[in-house]
Amino acid sequence: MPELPEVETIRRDLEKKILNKKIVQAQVLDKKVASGQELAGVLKNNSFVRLERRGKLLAFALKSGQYLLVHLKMTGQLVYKLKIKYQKSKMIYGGHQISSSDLLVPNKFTRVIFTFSDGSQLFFNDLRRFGYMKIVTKAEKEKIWEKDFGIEPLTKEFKFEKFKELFAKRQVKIKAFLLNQKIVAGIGNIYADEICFCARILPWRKVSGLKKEEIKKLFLCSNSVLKRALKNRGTTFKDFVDGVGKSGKHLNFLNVYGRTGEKCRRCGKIIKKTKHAGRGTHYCPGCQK
DNA sequence: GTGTTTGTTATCAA
DNA sequence: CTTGATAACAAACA
Repeated sequence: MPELPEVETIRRDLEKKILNKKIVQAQVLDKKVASGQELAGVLKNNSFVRLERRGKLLAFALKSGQYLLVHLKMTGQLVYKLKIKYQKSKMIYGGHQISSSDLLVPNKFTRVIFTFSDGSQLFFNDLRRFGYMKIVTKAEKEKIWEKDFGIEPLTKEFKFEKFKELFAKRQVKIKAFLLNQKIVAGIGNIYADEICFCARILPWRKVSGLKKEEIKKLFLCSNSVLKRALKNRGTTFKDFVDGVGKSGKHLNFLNVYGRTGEKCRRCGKIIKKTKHAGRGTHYCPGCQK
């Protein structure tokens, strides 16, 4: 599940690889995730000049002025590879992973392939086909940037004064609050649980009932949890890989997500799992209040 | 065959 | 109008 740290890891990786390279071909292998006609038409002989991100959404600025929007949703991957030599087709189509940290592409989940003039390629893989690629105008992209997303963590605009105001007259559970992209951009199920653990607050409490100090803790934890995960290049549960096909290193630093039945590292109680806001919700019954 | 996994949105209710 | 809750989507795995 790529969330802000994972998507930002990919953005930074690809920024070093694909900028200003001439795109010679855009192949769409699955109509559900993108329009072949649209992508081929706009991208051929074009190039990416800048890679932007808002929450979990990527926008690749094109030399021609438009943008390629990319959303990875749950199982999307963007993997860049230098020119591939095809030796044994069996190996390529056999499985996805060569080793625990490298990914073989193309594979059966490859939905779109971009080829650059130097022979290198960018693969868009998506097992569940929830993700998409789409061309939009600059105006459309700017409207999405402004209207579809709330404050952006890890930027100057992410200030406590601003964060605090969002809590006013809301009745939702903290979990739903943190998952709402229109409030705070980029938080998904893993980091929502981790942020609540960090703040020692139970995820199903209503935001209206929080004290100022608790809101402050949620604010500080949103920052620290996301920053630390980004530093570790994201969490790989099953599908996430960075821009060159390698796994993230943050999995073993998670405190509650995926640790049901294990001991809390802070107080020793057993981590529990329940459901809130329609999502699996992990927490420590000992030190979260 | 059933239940579970999640990012986002459509839909419905209040 | 807004807010909140829920189902639905897709595919794999236990």
